[in-house]
Amino acid sequence: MVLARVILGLLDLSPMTGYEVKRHCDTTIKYFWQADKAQIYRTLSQLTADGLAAVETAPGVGGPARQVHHITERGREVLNDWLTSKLERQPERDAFLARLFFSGGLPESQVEELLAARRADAESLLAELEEMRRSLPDPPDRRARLRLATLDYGIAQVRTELDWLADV
Amino acid sequence: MVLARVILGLLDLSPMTGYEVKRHCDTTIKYFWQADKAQIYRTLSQLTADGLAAVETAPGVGGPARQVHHITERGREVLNDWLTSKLERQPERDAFLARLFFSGGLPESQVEELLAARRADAESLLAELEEMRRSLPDPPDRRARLRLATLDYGIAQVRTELDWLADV
DNA sequence: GCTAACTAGTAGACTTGTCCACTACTCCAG
DNA sequence: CTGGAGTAGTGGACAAGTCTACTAGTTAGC
Repeated sequence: MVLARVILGLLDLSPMTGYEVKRHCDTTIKYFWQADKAQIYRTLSQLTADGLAAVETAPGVGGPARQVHHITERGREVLNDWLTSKLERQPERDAFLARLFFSGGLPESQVEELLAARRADAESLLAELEEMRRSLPDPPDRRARLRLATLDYGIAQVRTELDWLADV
Repeated sequence: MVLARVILGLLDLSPMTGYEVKRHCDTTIKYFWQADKAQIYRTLSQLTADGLAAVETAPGVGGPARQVHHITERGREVLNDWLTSKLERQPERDAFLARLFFSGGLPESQVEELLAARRADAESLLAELEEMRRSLPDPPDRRARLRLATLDYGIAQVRTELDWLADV
């Protein structure tokens, strides 16, 4: 599954605990990958069992002991395989579009409410993404450039959404 | 879950069999909702068990008997509740962005391959959506207008993606 | 001294979705 | 007259993800 690869990707950037993986899913990579805590820990032990990651228990600094996960050589191979393998578009699933599509029976005002709510959402998301963008280092290295690019993708999509909302 | 509402939405447009629901998921609503056949049939019987849909067995015209599902009054209520309830953005999960994000260790050429593959994908998707758009009735009624709008959303997003790809 | 917040991780039930194989009927082409 | 494509539906195993609740340590505020 993809979550396993995403976690490998994170571990490749730097060794970390499940807790830190979760934090990344809630912050840095939130705009393209979110995951449940329980699922993260389970995937992490799966990776360890498969020899793609290795654990080391470190004493906690101001807190409980930490199980730091490192990526292994095998893990790096698997990650690379994934990154270079053929990618097919995943099945689209957009609950907002679904609602809009089926809103034909609703009074005009309620459709507008739906759109207004979506606009508010999109605006706050845009603000968040732009804030994130500002916080990125200015003379970007290779990795940061890719990170910037994915972020720009998100920003562009939300902007398009706002334009579209204005049109409808 | 959302699939149940989507199916209710389809049944609200016209009564249909599980097979036809599946066909919609593969054609008309494919660009915002895809679903597995087995899941559709299971959801359909769940809807029936909950009294949101009712089944009527009709003789098959050139084929096996058809179990036509209708939406019930209760079903219509539930659908309306869903359409007007507060909507929160669902967790984003984009495997392509994930790959790109973690491609920092790859040689330049492979990143470009990834982008090229994505471009090809986006182009064929755009062609498909535009084809779909052309096939829509020209003097649109209310429902068709909404359908057009959701489709335009998809088209706009893919166009943005292509622009972004050209930029990167 | 108590409590809340943050860090760190575990356990189990449950839901949703996917995959695969199967039955069964009709029509059409070769 | 046989096989494939399209229609219509079922069953079971399994994978992936969610939700809730729990333990346990540290730090900081009241």
